[in-house]
Formats: sequence, structure tokens, C-alpha cells
Amino acid sequence: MKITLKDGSVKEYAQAMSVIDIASDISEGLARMACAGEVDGRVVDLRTVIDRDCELSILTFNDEEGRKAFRHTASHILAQAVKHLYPDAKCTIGPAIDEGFYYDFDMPSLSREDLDKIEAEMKKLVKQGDAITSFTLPREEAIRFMEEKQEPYKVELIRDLPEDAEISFYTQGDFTDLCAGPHLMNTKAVKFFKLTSSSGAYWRGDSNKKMLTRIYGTAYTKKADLEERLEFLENIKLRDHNRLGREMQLFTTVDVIGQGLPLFMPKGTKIIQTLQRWIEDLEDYEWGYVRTRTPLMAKSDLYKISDHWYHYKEGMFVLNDPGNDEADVTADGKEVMALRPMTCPFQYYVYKATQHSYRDLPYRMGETSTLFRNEDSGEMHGLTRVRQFTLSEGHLICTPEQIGDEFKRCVELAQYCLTTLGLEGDVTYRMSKWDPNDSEKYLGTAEEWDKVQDAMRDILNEIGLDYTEEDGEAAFYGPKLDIQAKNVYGKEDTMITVQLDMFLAERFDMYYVDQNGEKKRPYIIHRSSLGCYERTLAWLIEKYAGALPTWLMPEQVRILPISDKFMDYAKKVFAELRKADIKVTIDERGEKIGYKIREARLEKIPYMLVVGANEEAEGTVSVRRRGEDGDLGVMPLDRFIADITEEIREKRHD
RNA sequence: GCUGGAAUAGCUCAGUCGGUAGAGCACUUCACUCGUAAUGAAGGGGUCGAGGGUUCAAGUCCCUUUUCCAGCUCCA
Repeated sequence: MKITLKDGSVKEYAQAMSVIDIASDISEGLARMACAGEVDGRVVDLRTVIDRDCELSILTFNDEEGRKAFRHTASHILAQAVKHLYPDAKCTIGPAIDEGFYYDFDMPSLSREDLDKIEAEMKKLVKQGDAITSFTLPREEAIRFMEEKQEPYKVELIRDLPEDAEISFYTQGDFTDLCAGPHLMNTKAVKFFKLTSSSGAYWRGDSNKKMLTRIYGTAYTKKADLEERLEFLENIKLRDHNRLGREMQLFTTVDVIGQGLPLFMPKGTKIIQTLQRWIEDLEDYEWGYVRTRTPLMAKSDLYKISDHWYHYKEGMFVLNDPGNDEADVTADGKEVMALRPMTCPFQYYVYKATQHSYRDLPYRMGETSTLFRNEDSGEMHGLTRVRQFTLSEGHLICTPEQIGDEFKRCVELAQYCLTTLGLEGDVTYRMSKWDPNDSEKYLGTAEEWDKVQDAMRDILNEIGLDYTEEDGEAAFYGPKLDIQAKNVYGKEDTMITVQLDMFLAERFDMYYVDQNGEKKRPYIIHRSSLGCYERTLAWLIEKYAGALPTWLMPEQVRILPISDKFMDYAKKVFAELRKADIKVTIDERGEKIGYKIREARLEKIPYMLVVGANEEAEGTVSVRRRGEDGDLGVMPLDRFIADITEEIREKRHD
């Protein structure tokens, strides 16, 4: 059969070719430009392709859409299999997602063995190869239809659709599901799939609603793609910071200390210290910041002024909790305090402690700021979601005229930090706005929010950032620019944020004196340059699979003497490297050189210097570099020192 | 917080029907003084996460609890 694409090109398919092959072509971009085509002389909708029996198959001529139809169909096969094995299970929703699909059922939870059984049933259905057909019903009939099938969740979904909607259904064999499509035309196409896991998920993502059982799966048009995906899932475990970071002895956790409270071990501490010193000096000496050091806790009165007490108390650790919002002492007279969840009000009082002229602005305050947030017990994860963390935090107090330029400089600083660490390519930008339908959660009025959000949008457009906008992600006091990154599993977190604050200056009665000697309200920017050190470290570990750039490594060079006979020379080399301020150790153990190299490699030490008789005689070192097999050869010690010093100074990364 | 899984030596893990604890690596000691990913031998190390219960007997079964892991964002 021939398919004529809109651009006039013709693709010939052998009659016996299955939809899978065509789908594969599509996923390789063959028909990317097609939006309508002609099949065996018949003009067909762009969303159709031919399966081996020359039936129309709904599969879009577009990578993304094609994969979606494919996975969507896989999720229906899953639902059909579940209904066969568990007739009492109630179907809810089953969308295609980035790397596969899932389906939520109201049914008891499942073990891996159960998943294997379901998978086997799915294979049977695929082999059987039912045709997939669709039909529509008016809304009321659709509701009756699903009521008869005793699918209450489906009924609820249909009731949420517009009154006059024609509701579409798809049928395969003995299974019919409410679905907007698109789908393949036959279940036999979905040959390569795997059920990856099952877990709980709330109906409609609402924690007040019933917990359903979600089954995740992944499906591909080619066997090799499925295998590659399964292998990828295995491999990313090796980069996972939560596993690698513990294995490399960067951090640990302890039962009796508590959730979300990681302990940094000597190596992890050293890396964070290096990052922190870099950021503090960068901000203070190159970006015009002043440094503060403010308390980790305060009386509840402070948070009442900032309104955190009313908007954020759930997220705070309150000491001597009085049990109600208003009391500032407990029944037995103890002061109500809270650990700080952010530094804003503290730095505002630093600003307020002296009088400021417009000439002093912008006043840029930086603080390496340890914060405490009472996250829900199930939310903690490795180093990326913790209850105590340290942020490269800061607040800029500026005049209205300065706000645009200062905001841009904050974004620039964040980008400079990311570039230095080699992470700039992995981020996306999100403008986080308030939720107009939930204004209770925020300070101020719709007009005020519109105004400041428009101002932020103008700035972002001026910078030329590629960003998305999202409702309901703002801080309660203003909109944010969030710099987002995904971890190895594809889960997204905010790494860095720059925020506009239009309310707190007034609440804290902050002012500056303008040209005319009048008191004026300043504008405030909340920002971070590198985000929090814990999360950044996690990101670095995953980015570099533990082999961090040399300048960040707690041990940059390890000297490996061939035997103790060369210990004196090793110590000489050590002293020279120390003079150059290089983080160096000697492996003094009486082990064979091969053994010492193996250990240093496993520890991802950037450079290994082997020293023996030859090196001692000539004042050289034999250099081995992490990640490269064999040695780089012998070089004079001073040349090695010059090279590595340069690498560290430039903060080079691979 | 919710659903599910897990916790045994420093680490990774085995432990069958409920019958009294095991391996590899690591560690210590000794020998070897070695040229680019593991030298050999010997030895020490456990309230089986914590608390309670059932039982003649619990790492194993039951309850509670703590911590860790996955998911709860993708919306017919």
C-alpha cells in the first residue's frame, strides 16, 4: 500500500507490514511533516495509518502523539487484564505519561507477583489481537452506560463533562472504556511492554479522597527500545545521589536523629564547605553583597508581623506551641518561639538597624542561612527534601527604579553559578504565579498581584528567558522565578529562586530617604544564587555520577608510593602539593600498587600520583587521571602542580 | 499525612517448616616491599532497628513504633 504525505512524498509499505513497523517509522520522524495523507487512493485523516489488515488505525503522524496513542492503548489492555483477573476492581483513569502509562483502580494493593500475573494476562490479550473500535453516546446515555457497568468513577468523570458533550468510548473485545483517544486500531500492536511498579495514588490527586491502586507500565514499538528503557532504569540507580552519596560516605542518616535530617560526613562536609566559601566570596567581593548572620529562631511575634504565622505555621517547627495562633506565651508562661523557615524578616531587621538613603541602595544582603521546615513525613527524600537545610540566601532592598536591573542581575548570578558547575544546560525556568481562585493563601489583592506579575513578566521577556508560567506556585508574598531541574528519575525540583516581594516592606515598616528627604517604601527581592547546598550537592552527584569537578573534590590528589621505601619522596611530593594548596593525601598502606589504584579509582579521586624509584631519581610523578585507563605518563612535579592549579582555579568541569 | 515494600556484622546481602547466626568486602594482626583495577594467612566483630505479644522455643508468626525506599505532579 502507498501512503502519500502532504508534502507529496510517497511511502510504500509492504502489505504484510504491521502497525508496529509503521509506528516505528513514525517515531523515527518519517512522517513528521504529514498532516493529511492518501492511502491506497483513499484520502484519510492525518491521524490514521494502516495496520496489516488494511484497517484504519488511529495513530497520529507525529512522534509525540503516536507514542501517546500507543501507550494509551497499552493502558487499556492493562485495564482489560485487571478486569479479567479482578472483576471487582473499579476503573478510574489511565493516561499515557512521558515514558509509559499508568492506570488507577479502586482495588486492594498488589504485589510484584500480582503484577506478573496481570502482565501474563496482558500478553494473552495482545496475542489474541482484538480490534479497537470507538463510538459516542450523548452524556446522559453515557452515564447510564457506565452505571450499568458499575463503574462509579467513570460516572463521576462523565458528570464533570459539559452537558451537551458527545462522550466517546473505545471497545476492545469484552472491554469498553470511556476515553477521548487516540488509540491504535488493534491490541496486537502493543507487543513490547512491562509493568514496572504499583503504588497508591489518591483519586483526583486529592489526599482527602480515596487511595487507589496505581499500576505503572512502559511500552514501546520496538523490543530494543523497551530493553534500552529497562536497562536505563537499572543504570540510573547507580547515579542516584541518595544511594551514591551514602556509598561515597558523603552523608548518612540515623534513626534516632530523625527524618529529613542527614548527617554530613567528612567528605560531604568538605564539598559543601568548598561551595559555600566560593559563593560567599563571589557574592561579597564580585557582586556587591554584604553578609549577615542572624538567629535560627525567633519569638512568634516576628512571624506574626511577616504573616508567616498565619500562612506558613504548618511548615514551621514551633517551640512551646501554645495550641492556638494568638497566644504568645504558653499556659505556664513560656515564650512561644519557632525555628526559622526563611531568613527574610531577620535580614529586614538588619536593614532597619541603620537608616538608609537612596544613595545606599540597592542594599544587597547575603547569608548562608540554615533553615527548618516541617515537611510531611512522607515527603523527605535523600538530600533533596529535608527538614533542615542551608540556603545561599539573600534579600535586596532597592528603589522602584532599580528593581528591574537588580532582578536581572540576580538571574545572571544564578546563571553564572550554574554555568560554573556545568549545570546550566539542565534547567528550565518557571514563572510561579498566585492562584486567583485561592486568594486566601496569599497577601494582597488581585490588582496588586496582576501588577507585580506583569512587572516580572516584562523583566523576564527583556532578559529573553525561555520560561513557562504556572498558577498557584507563588510565595504568599509575591511571584517567583523558579529555576527547575530534574533528578535522574525525572522528578522536578526547584533549585534556585528569585522572588519579587511587594508586601513585606510595608509590614516591617522599612523605608529609605529619597532625594527630597522623604521616607519611601523600598522594593524587595528574595533570591538565591546557588539554591540550598544539600540539593545542589545531590544534583552534582547525579550529574557527574559522583566524579565531581576537581575543585570540589575533598581529596584532589592521592599519592601512591610503590612501597614504603619511597615514603620519604612521597612526603616531599605531598609537601609541595600542600604549598600549592592542593587537597592531597598519601596512601601509606603496605599494599600493592594495583590495589591502591583500584581503591583510589573507586573513590573517584581525580588524580593518582604513583611514585617509585624512577620518579624519586628524576623528581617526577607518574600521573593517572580518574576515568581514564592507564597512566598519562611521567611528568615533572612542578608541571603537574601548575596544571592542576590551573584546573582548580578555573573550576573546570568535564 | 496516605498506600505499598524494606530493616540481619562497618557495607552488600543469604538465612528453608519457628529449633538458638552465615558469606563476600571492610577491619585487626602477621608475612610479603611489590610499577598502574583486588598478595597470602590468621583473627575479632551481632540484644537480627526499638518495644510488646504468641510459643517449650521467635531473625522467622502477631501488634505497636522508628527509620529507609517507591509512589501519591502527568487527568476520560
